[in-house]
Parts: sequence; structure tokens; C-alpha cells
Amino acid sequence: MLTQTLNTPAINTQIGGKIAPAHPVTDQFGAIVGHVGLVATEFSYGKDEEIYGEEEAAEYVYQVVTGAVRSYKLLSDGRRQIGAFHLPGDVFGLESGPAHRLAAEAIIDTSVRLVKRASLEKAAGTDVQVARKLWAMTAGELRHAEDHMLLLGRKTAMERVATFLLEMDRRLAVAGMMALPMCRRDIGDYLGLTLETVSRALSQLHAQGILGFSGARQIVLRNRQRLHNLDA
Amino acid sequence: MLTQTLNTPAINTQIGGKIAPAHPVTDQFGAIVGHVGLVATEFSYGKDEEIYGEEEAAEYVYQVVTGAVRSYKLLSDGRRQIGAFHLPGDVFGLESGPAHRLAAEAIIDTSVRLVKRASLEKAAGTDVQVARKLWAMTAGELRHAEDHMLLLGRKTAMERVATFLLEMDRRLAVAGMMALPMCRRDIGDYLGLTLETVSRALSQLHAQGILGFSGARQIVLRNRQRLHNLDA
DNA sequence: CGTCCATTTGAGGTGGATCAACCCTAGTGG
DNA sequence: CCACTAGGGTTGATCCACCTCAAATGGACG
Repeated sequence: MLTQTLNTPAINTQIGGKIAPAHPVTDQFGAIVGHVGLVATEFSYGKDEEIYGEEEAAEYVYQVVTGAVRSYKLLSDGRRQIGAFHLPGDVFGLESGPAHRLAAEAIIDTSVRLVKRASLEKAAGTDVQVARKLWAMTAGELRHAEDHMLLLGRKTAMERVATFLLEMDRRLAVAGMMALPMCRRDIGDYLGLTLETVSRALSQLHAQGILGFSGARQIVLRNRQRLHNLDA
Repeated sequence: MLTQTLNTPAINTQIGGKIAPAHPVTDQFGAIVGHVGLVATEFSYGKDEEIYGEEEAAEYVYQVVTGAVRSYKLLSDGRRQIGAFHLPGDVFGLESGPAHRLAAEAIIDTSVRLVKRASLEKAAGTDVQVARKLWAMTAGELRHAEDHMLLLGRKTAMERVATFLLEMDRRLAVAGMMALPMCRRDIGDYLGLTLETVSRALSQLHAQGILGFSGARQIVLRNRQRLHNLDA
């Protein structure tokens, strides 16, 4: 026990192979891996700034701290499909393979926490719980993608907008109100619609009293049940 | 060495915690986990028979031996979105959570190999390589889903059919010809189109000499380059 | 207060859906 | 061996939900 200060590495090794957190910031990255010793870095992106490109090597995994991010694919002529919006707390950019398969951009000024992909891989190789968590996160993305395929392939415009509103309400409503970070075009590219169709659907829901506006992006749902009925 | 026959379990334990395969069939399930000691069972389903339902507990993981399977979601009024077709060699029904999120049906008479989900989980808890493989399989499904979202949200009918043909050509062409196991309605429900639109697109490609038929489901691609050009 | 971009709204066009025959072809039974 | 049948596939005619193009309105910010 007298030599304890010299043995810190050995002591850490005894804790089931895990390394105790060295910095408080590490704990804040709990959404990724629990409390393994990983160094998280903070970084900021301005509105519309690219975070990484499609097919770019996946060097980091990100977590939104504040702001919002869109992940998307482009066709050669510019048509865009947004696969997901990432909001505060969400992890994005996690890949099992070597490269990102969608590009990512900040929708508004955004700050993220990030860890090196390699350090996560290393932790996963040591700690089965970490490996399990990474799998579960990818499976969560897959679940969302499967739900979204149903929306894109089979739902009507009004059903898509209703689904979108309920999703955003669940994910970012505060005190019954949601402040959408994205524009109508982003919503359209997420739902496989044009921005005009999105606008018309929202206007119609407003006229029916199902939602209220205070500014185009501040929406309050006044009747979630009727919105659920409009969703298929 | 004299006691070896009595020590088989101990010897196995020494091999990095892995258990040596007990049956040849185990090796054939290599697509799932490599060569870990898992007992695989064979099973058969008739045409249009359900393999599991949406939201059903995920007790098994499957691999197609012969035949073909469709995974799909339904809306309450019967609209269907097929998320994926599973062909010989493909693994399906793998979940990170407790339940299946899409239903699965045999498209034609189909035989599968299956292992208990619990035994895979157990193996993943012991062997990091197994855990890595499970993650990679889910990530592969996610990649397909992301590509398919782009198709469903942003591609034209002709582009969708071209993408479909190139995918099937890659996955099941033998000697330059492919024998589609699924009907036009299945293709439509996969591509977010009606069966009539699929049929018209195929007829148009036939008229342009890009593909040839020998029976509605026997297709030979005569010009993959032009098909690629039709895909966005 | 003016500029700029996002949003809304309107008018008209169209790609794919819908509705409806018709046509194959594989299987069945006489 | 061949007529009959049923299910899948093709094709045609029409419709309509959503897109496109255009203009007006609104809101945020310098």
C-alpha cells in the first residue's frame, strides 16, 4: 500500500480492465459508451458548415451538445435525401466500417463533443459492454431508417408531415412548444416532398386548429390525437 | 496426454475461451459469426408462409439456405413497404433489441438455418470478434436502408427499377441471367411503386433492348452501362 | 427602414396511381 | 394430349396528389 502512488496503472488494470475516468468531461460523453476512459474534445460549427462528407474516412464519432445537424445523401443532379436530424444529446457519425455513408452539416450554429473512432474501437475490443452499446446505437439508427422507409415509400404528404411533427414534438418539445431548427426545404428533403407541399400541409393543419404558430418555426401542437389519426 | 479424452472441456476452455465446433453444420453458419460453437437448426417454409411477425419476440437469427424471403412493414390499411429481400447466404432476423421490427415471409419455398438469439448473445459476451461481427451485420443492413431511403425519397420510377435490376443482377445473376423469385407486386412494394408502374418500366427497358425476358421473371441484362445511366 | 431570405399562396402541369380489360402460361384434370 | 382454369403480367384510359413555376408576403437583422 505504501507504493500505491507508483502503481496507479496497475490498480486501474485490476478494475476489470477498465481505466478510471481521468477528466470530468469524460463522464459527459456517457451517451456513447458509459464511463470508459475516453478523451472527448469539444468543437463548434457555424450554420450550414460541413462536418464531414459522404464517403469521407470516419475518424471521429460525434455527440450534439447544442444546435442541430442534418445527415444526407445527394444524387449527381443535386436531389437530396436527408436521412436523419441530430438534436442535442444525439450521437452521430458512428460507423462500423471505415467511411461515413452520409454527409453531415450543421443546420444552425452547433457545438459537438467528439472522440476518436479508433479509441472507441479499442475500448470495444476490451470491454464487451462498450461493444454492445455501439451495436445498440447502430441498431437504433437502423430502426429509425426502417420506419422512415415506410414513410417515404407508402405515406401520403399529410401523413408524412404528421409523422414529422410528432417525431419533433417527442424529441425537442419544451413546455408543449417546439422550436424547429430546420427550414421548410430541409423538412421536405427529409420527408421526400417539396418545400411547398410541406408548407401547404402545415397551413392546412393550422387552419384546422391542430397546431399553432408563433413564427414559422415555433410550433405548438394543440391536438396530438388528431395528428396521430392523420398519421397512417 | 493420457487423460485427454476426459479433459476435452478443459482443453476447449484453453483455446481462448472458444468451444471447438461439434458438428460440420456449425461451420456452414460461418456467415453469422465465424466458427464459434453454435448449434444451427434447419427449417423450411412454404411459399407465402410467415417466418415471424412485426413486433414478435426475436428468438432466432436466420440464414437463407435456398429460396427467398421478404421483410416488410404494414400500415393499418394494408399499404406495405418491403425493406429488404433476403437471398441464399443472407442473414436476417438479427436484432439488437428484444423484438423483430419487420415481419418476414417466405417468397417461395425456402429453407433456412437458424440459431437461438440467446446463444449468439452469449457468444458475443465472451468473444469480442463475435460482437464485432454482429455489429458489422447490423451496420450492413443500415447501409442498405440508407441507400434505399434515397431511392424511395428522391428517385423516379425508372431510376428505381434500374437500381433494383442492378441490385438483383449483382446478388443473384448466374451466367448473366437472373431468376427473380418475387412477383411484380413485391417489387413495387420494395420500390414504393405500384405493380403496374414496375411492369411499364420493365416493358420500356425491354423495348429499348436494355434487357431480355425468357418468362416474366427470367431476365438478362443486355446493357448494364445504359442501366447505370438510367439510375441517377 | 430597407434588404434578404424564408415562407406562403396561387395556377397549372405531370408522373405515377387507379381502374379496367386483356393476355399469357403453368398447372390440372378430363 | 389437350381444353380449362387461375393467378400473374401487360397494356390502355383516365385521374389526381404532388410538383413546378411564379408572385406576394413576412420576419429577422443590419
